[in-house]
Amino acid sequence: MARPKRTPTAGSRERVFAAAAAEFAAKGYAGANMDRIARAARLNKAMIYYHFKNKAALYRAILRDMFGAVRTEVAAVAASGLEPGEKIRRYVEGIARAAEARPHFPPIWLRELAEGGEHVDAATLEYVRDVLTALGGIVNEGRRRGVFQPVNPMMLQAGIIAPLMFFLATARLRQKIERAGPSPLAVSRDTIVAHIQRLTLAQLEGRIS
Amino acid sequence: MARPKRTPTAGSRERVFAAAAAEFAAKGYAGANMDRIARAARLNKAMIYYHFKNKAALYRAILRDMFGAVRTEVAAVAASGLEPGEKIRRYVEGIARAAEARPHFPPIWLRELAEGGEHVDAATLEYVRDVLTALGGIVNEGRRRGVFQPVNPMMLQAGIIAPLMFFLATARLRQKIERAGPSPLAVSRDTIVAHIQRLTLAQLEGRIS
DNA sequence: GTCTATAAATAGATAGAC
DNA sequence: GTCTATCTATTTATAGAC
Repeated sequence: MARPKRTPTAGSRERVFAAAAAEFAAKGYAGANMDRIARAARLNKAMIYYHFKNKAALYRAILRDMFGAVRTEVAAVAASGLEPGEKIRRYVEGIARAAEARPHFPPIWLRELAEGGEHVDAATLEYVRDVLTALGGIVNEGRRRGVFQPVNPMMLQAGIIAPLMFFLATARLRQKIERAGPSPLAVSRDTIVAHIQRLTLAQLEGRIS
Repeated sequence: MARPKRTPTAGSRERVFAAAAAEFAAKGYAGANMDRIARAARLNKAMIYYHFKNKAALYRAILRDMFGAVRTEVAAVAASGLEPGEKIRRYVEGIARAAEARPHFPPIWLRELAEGGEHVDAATLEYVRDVLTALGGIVNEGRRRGVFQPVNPMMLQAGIIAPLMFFLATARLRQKIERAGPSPLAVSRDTIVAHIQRLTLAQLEGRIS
């Protein structure tokens, strides 16, 4: 990430990055194989180590790109002059957009949750906290204006990203379940985002308990 | 997992099972190491292969135990004579209980979601479908009685397990984030379960959109 | 049932030519 | 920048003794 495109390099760094993201998403950190990454990038292992110090550094670069993108989306929403309810809607939409621009995003995030952020370095952790802080700011703004109830930002965030990652990551699995027997459960991307937006606002507007 | 306890075996199979569950939870399928599993079980690798055909079979046994437990909990709820709203509450509670009885459950489930059920065999898939079918049955019962709105069971299920696994799996990570800076976000187990119960019922009772 | 020893394959990482 | 060749460590799995 961040570097002039197609100069002498002919984009080999970008190819490594993309191939690695797909590999880490499919196999997890420990299960990812440097040789497979090289082949998928139409290069060889040595080229990976030319661009990245080692496996861990390569993975960290991918994590940083993911959470950096989320932070960027969210920061734009927080800085906008929109009313709090609309900010919440765009907050959800922004996370969905950052995730959809990166097919590896939902699987990697789910795996990272599973291992308690094992590979999350300080810089990435900062991004994560910024996102949570921005959400907290929107909630506080809504409270001051009397349109939101007090809600724990962590609960809210869990209610947003958990179902979102679930849906985006399981498109394939859901098809597998459907094929195995009768359970018509296809749900479109827009339906999901709209649903999560409504669910989040219902909490903030005190329509839940 | 099904088998007479402490006969000649002195529970070595159970020790392998437990150690493997912890290892798969921490490292994922590909990252799990048979030698580490053996050491954690205070045995050697050969004993793993005495009890289980290979790594894949060992993992499958753990998956089956997990989803079998969920199915058992859920089936009891569905068969009870309780009113639909209470069934939904106990459905959520039952899944939480099955997960809490197995510390490896949330991480493994999240990872399995991440890779689209790569290691889910036909028998386990059957359990998963049974759980979803049971939920659909409760929803239909509520609709017939006029207390529930029509809701896609997959959406409902996602809204339950995704946040639940998120919270149960990230207790450690959330602490890490808190330590790194100010964001008071500790949430208790009961708060989470109650929250998810209310959220689910709010959807079914049409209080969302 | 439980162990040691080891086969056979695969992994991450680097040296050095071009 | 890109490659081949290779070192070294690790890993799944099995053979065979007790």
